[in-house]
Amino acid sequence: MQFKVLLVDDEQDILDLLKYNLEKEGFVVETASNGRLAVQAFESFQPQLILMDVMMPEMDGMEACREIRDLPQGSDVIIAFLTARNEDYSQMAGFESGGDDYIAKPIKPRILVSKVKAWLKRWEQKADQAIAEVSTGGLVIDKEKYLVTNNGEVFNLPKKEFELLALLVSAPGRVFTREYILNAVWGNDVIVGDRTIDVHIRKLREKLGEELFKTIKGVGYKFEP
Amino acid sequence: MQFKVLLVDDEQDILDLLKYNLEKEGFVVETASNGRLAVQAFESFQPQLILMDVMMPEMDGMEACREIRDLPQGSDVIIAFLTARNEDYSQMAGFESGGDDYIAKPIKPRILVSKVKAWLKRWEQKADQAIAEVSTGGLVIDKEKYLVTNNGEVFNLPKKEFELLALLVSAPGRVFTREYILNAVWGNDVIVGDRTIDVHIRKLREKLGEELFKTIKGVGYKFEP
DNA sequence: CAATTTCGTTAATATTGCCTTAACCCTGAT
DNA sequence: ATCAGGGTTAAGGCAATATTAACGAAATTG
Repeated sequence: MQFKVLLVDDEQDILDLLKYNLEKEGFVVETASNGRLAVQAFESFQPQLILMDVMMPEMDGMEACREIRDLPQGSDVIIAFLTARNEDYSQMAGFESGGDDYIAKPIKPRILVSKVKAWLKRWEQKADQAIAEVSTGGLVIDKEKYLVTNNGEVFNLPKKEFELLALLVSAPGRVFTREYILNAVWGNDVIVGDRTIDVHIRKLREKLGEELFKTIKGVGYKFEP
Repeated sequence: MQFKVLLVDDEQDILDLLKYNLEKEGFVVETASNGRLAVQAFESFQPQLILMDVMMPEMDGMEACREIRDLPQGSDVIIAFLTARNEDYSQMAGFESGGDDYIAKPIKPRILVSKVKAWLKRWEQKADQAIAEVSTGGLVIDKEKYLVTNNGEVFNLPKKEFELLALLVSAPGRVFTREYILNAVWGNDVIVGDRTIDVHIRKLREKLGEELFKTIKGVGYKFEP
């Protein structure tokens, strides 16, 4: 798969530098010099990742981010901001405008490349990340806040329990095999016994309700509201 | 939220043109034809943004700007001037009278709309910051003076502690991973050990209260009032 | 510009609490 | 009844985090 990166900055030097380094790594790169052009370029180029300066003439990065997010295809792309270090966080950490991450200037090519790779890896696993909040029948899972709310009651689940829950809830009614769960939550290289899953299921049932998690003997588990 | 824009110009054609374009974008628009009327309209209409010609009969833009700024509700509104291009900026740049920005004539609708959006975004941020001080339950962060007030007690936090605090508080309840915190506060090229974050968290907890900063083992930290 | 204080980081050690497992129990199917 | 698959419990290991102290660097002071 070829990954497409859109660079947006008003300084041609920076565009050249970043483009050179990313193309050397095999990425497909296009550039834009302001927010308005970025929105246009996004529509035609359809990149997986946008790397954008915050401060630009014509239309700044945050505004461009918002506009792109409003487009029908704009919810999947990863948008990262270039920022001067130590900038005002409440302003720059533009979560509100839909930014995913940022990278601090001055940018070192090596670090840039490794970050871009990380971002694109994340894009590949979008299924997990895309939905920050899932809610099914009184149960709300907020991946950002790491909180689970069940009929108003708030739970602070440990990591593995949380991930297991998130997996099961991601497709209510669907049965997940033990093997699948191990791959998804623990990873294919970690070896743990079968009882481990049981124990985690037990804790979820204890905290959120016995009836929510059904066992399909010989197959696996499923979540049902 | 509905944004209100007050247009002030002595030419009816221009008012009509701008009004049409802004209303098309969903803004609520009122108009005034001179500075005196503008001040009156401001008091009753309470817009977030005033777009005003500098040269007008009866009372010019700069004078109107000054009067509005002197009103009790006049400090929050954003005031932008319409100016003829090639005008003497040092003279016109009515920043001294409290103007925030300007836009050059002739005005292209597209540019106008994007500028207005940018201004209103800025206004939102101002509002956010004001709310942030209140909503964090007794915790006030003054980014200019690097001061933090917690339930009346004033702290003078060192830079790194302050920045870490500002980051966490920028999104109460949100979990920030260690990696993210390092990027945001230290920059991606600085290499510091993980324990460094712990130590800073500890100092914040010591000074502001143990319970405000929650640890999510294996994930990161979050601030919760 | 030395003296002094404050800051940022690390090293070393302690502590926490999550994860896993082992051992044993339960249930239904053959 | 036996067995297979799953359930339950508690305890220990261990990785992640907390804590403290100490040191060099930076800022502040006289």
